[in-house]
Parts: sequence; structure tokens; C-alpha cells
Amino acid sequence: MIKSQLKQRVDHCYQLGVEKGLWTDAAADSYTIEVPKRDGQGDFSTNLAMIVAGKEKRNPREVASQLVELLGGGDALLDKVEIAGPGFVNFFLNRGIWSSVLPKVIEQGDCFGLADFGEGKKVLVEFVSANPTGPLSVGHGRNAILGDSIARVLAAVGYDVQREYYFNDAGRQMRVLGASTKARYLELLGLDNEFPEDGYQGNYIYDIGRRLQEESGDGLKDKDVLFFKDQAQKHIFADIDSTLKRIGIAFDSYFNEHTLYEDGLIDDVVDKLRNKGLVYEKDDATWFKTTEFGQEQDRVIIKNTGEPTYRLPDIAYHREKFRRGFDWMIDIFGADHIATVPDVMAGIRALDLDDSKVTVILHQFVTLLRGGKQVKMSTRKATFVTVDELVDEVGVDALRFFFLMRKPDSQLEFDLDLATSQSQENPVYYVQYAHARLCSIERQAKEQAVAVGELDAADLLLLKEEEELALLKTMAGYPAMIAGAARDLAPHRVIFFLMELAGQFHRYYNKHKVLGENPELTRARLQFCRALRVVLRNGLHLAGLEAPEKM
RNA sequence: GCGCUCGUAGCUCAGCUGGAUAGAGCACCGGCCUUCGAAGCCGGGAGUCGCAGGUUCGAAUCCUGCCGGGCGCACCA
Repeated sequence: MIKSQLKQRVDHCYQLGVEKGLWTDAAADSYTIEVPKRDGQGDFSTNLAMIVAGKEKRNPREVASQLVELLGGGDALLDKVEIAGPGFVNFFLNRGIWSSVLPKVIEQGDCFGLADFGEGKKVLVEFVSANPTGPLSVGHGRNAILGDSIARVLAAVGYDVQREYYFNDAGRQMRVLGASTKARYLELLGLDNEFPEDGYQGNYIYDIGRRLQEESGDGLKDKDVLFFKDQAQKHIFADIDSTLKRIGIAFDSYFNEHTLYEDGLIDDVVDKLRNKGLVYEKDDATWFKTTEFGQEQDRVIIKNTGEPTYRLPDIAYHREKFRRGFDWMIDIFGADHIATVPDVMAGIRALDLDDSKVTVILHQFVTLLRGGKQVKMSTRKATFVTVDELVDEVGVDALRFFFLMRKPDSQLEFDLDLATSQSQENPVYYVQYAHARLCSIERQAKEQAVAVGELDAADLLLLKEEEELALLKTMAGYPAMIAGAARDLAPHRVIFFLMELAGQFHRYYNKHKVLGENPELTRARLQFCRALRVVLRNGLHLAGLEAPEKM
């Protein structure tokens, strides 16, 4: 916002210097404008002079002084420019400039912070993608929140985002599910049954059996495993859907692996690879020459049973994504899927597709702590915690907030006792409370019949407290934060921004009165608060969180 | 053994394409409610950024090698 105004100015002066022969344009894209950490170093600073000096083996401070001369100062935007340290150029902006964000924030409202540099490009975000063998567990929860948040952030900067869920309802695991379900059904009827050795032991299988019993009595006892598989799948998917809905996630599309077979796309991929000489037979299996793509060994794509391994449909699926015309494809996987990534990428390249259009985000695991001890989880055993249970304990907002607090690369420790027993000190409330407080101030103003007046009736230059200036700067940085979060696929920055903004506001609130004796100042501060509320609400919504008016 | 990833305050983690004197929350201790909501604020102290080299004006950030945790290394997904 204000930074981009400054950036334009610096770019212009830099080019001016190029024309004058002061330096080359070698540093054009590599210098940055940042907010200095310490007071006295200005509102912004640039390392331009040091970059130029580095490239041209010159004295940075000398370059800086030439730049300063071109930049000028003492105008509407720039108050003064200084050289500091090893060659930083510090910008001191005209103090009044900061309050100019307020009208923009208030006018743009819900749209403040949005950008359009995504240019409407089609992005497919694939996430969750859990096969319907059981309810979503904690790991899926992180995947779901991460994927959804990335989708939200990308949409906010102008991408045309589609959320997709890829699943497979065939195969060995699903047969085991069917057999497990049938066994439980028979068991509930008091009949002989054989529970599979590696069957799914979760209680939800009993639940499904019970429902079948309620619906059909013992009429299903002679149905085959396939029937029970279909029934189990139907119920489990319904549960998954309701869980996702509960945490505010809606998919635009579901892609069933099965369609790849029906449409002959699996065979087609094999043919294509075979024609390129990248496939061979050995030990009754079909192998893909992944060694041609930098891997240590070739991989089997069709087993000696005639069944494809997971990587073949994965490759075919990604080719479908390309065919469907996406400009960018993002996969959100748990860290345990890391081995598949090179295989799929190799497949993509082997099919002459551009693998740089595919970005894989691998998130680390979630470790649950209960009673100070790590909860061991296994999908087969009944020892996993579901997303639903987590939501029951901590609520949707806390769930989203906690899952977003860490960058994907970090392991996430979720202390259930802490999240439940100390929910009063939960950071999500800290942020939401700031919003509620702002709403409360507005209500108070209304009750006291304070004349808020029109926006242009307030003298925003009265906002000159240190805390006000800091908050104005933070608000002005909101669009840049979103842009960065989108660029780096790092939605956790939204959370950190919200904590910072809320913290600054709480401090301000305790030190300065919004509704005071001076009507002019009160008017200005009410506008200020209105803008704060907009930014806080936008940020909360961007993270999929509620922005409560009362708590 | 190989690959990926992480290692920053007692704990959990930020640190945005290398930048100026290293940040937050929690926990601990001490203060603040007759005044816009105390789910809040103020004050206190704590780190050889895993270790050792290297790259350069400058490294928590990039490179190499070790150490340690996690995840993978199937004709499972």
C-alpha cells in the first residue's frame, strides 16, 4: 500500500541512475524494501546501495549518497532520507501519510487486502484425499485446514481456485473394510463371524453394523463382502463430509481414482511410457525406469498380479489435472507420502508435461499429547483421535487456529489438556476478543450518541500517538502479508499477523481512550477503530475464523 | 546405508527471496478493575540461533561435514 508507493519512487530513481550512468541495472530485481527493526531507522529501508555496490565492487555508502540525491525528500510522501550502517538507505515518511490507509480500508471493507496478481489463473488444490476407510483423524485435520487455508489465501490474491478431494474406493484396503464390516454385523446378530486379522478395529465399524441391523435386521447376513464394503463406504463418506462441513471446508470436486480405469487412462499412460522406452517387464511385473529421472532404482507400476501400484494412477491423475487445464497444481500431503513425490514428478516429466506447475506441500505429523504423554495412533486400531472428537473438545475456531499456527514443515504438537483446560487463555480468544472489543466501542459510541459523522469529517491527522502510528503501519502491511503468504504458500502468517494486530490494539486500548472529551479526537479514533475492525475481521475470515461481535 | 525435513529462551514456535543490537506465546514472579469489556494491560529474566568449517561488506537464513529428533526408502496407499 504505502510501501508500494515508496517502491515505485525508488524504482524510478534507480532507473534514473541507470540512465545517468551511475550504475547498471543489475540489481533491479534483487533489492528489497523492508521495515527496519529498530526505532530511529525510519519507516522503511532499502539495501539497494549495498546490492549495487556488491555487484560493481564499489563502496556502498558512496552509492547510497548518489541514490539519496536522486530520491530527494521533503515532499508529500518522503520527509527525509538517510544513509545508515553499512549502506542502508532509511526512509522517513511524512507522518500524515500513514493515516491515508484508513479511508482505503473503510471504503474497501471486506475487499481490503485482496489482490489480483493471481490473474485468474486456474489453480487446483488437492487435499485431504483420504480413502473412505474411517473417520478423519488428527493428521487429516491438519491436512484439511492447511489445504483449505492455502486455497483461501490464493483466492484472496486473485487465483481461480478449485478444491479437490481424490480418493480410491477400490483395492485391498477397501476389501478389508468390507470384511470388517460384515464381521461386526454378524457379531451384532450373534452369528458366527471371522474378523479379518488386519481388519479395522475402530468402533465406527460397529456403528455401521448397528445401522445396518436397524435398517434391515438380519436380512443382510448372506450378502457378500462387496456389499458391506459399499455400505461402509457410503456411511464413512457421509461422516467425512459432515466433519469437513463442520470445520468449514467445502470441496468443489471429488475425483474417484476408479474413473481413471474406466476411461482407459491407466493403460494409456503405460502405453505412452512404453512407446518412449521407459517401461520394461521383469519378474512378471511392469517397471518404470525412474532411474532415467535421477532416482536410485526403477519402480514397479504394475504388479505381477496385474494390479497397478499406487504410483501409476497417481501419475495418470496428475496428467488429468494438466489436461483439465490447470495452470498450477498444488498437492497437500502428509510427510509419510514423501516417497511418492519423485515418482509422480518423474511420470509427469516422462509424459512431457511441465513439472514446475506442480507444487507439493508436505506437512509434518501432528503429535497429540494427553496427560503429558504422547498418544499413539493407528488407523486400524481403535487408538486414533478423530477430527470430530477434537472439535468437540476445543471448538472449530481453536482447531483451525492451532493447526494454522505452525508452518507445514514443523511438527505440530497438540496438547489436548492444554487446549481444553486452558481454553480461557487460548490465543484464538485473544484475537477474537480484540474484535469484540472494537465492536463494543462502536456500540458504546452509539449508545452515547456520539456523532461519528462521515469519514471525511474526521481529522485523521489527530491520530499521532505512537501506538496509533504503529497500528496504522500494521494495517497498511496487511495486503503485503497476504501477498507473501500466497507467494510462499504459508498461511500461518495470517495467524501471526492477527496476533500482532490484536496485541497492538489491546495495548493501545489500555493506554488511550477512544471515547473521550475531545469530540474531534473521538471522531478520528472511531474511524481508526472502524478500520481496525475491518482488518481484523478480514484476517479472521481469511483464516476461516469467526469474528464475533460479542463474546 | 540413502533421501527429505527439523534443531532458535524452561516449553511450544515465529523470523517474510542474507541485512543493522534475536522475537512472540505459554510457564514463573510482582503490579493494574468507581472510567470505552480484566478473555485485557504494565513490569521482571532468560538464548555461544545443535557443533565445526566455508562463501562476503554482512549468515539463524546459503554451501559442506558431523551430532541429534521425525518421516520415508514395497510388486501397501
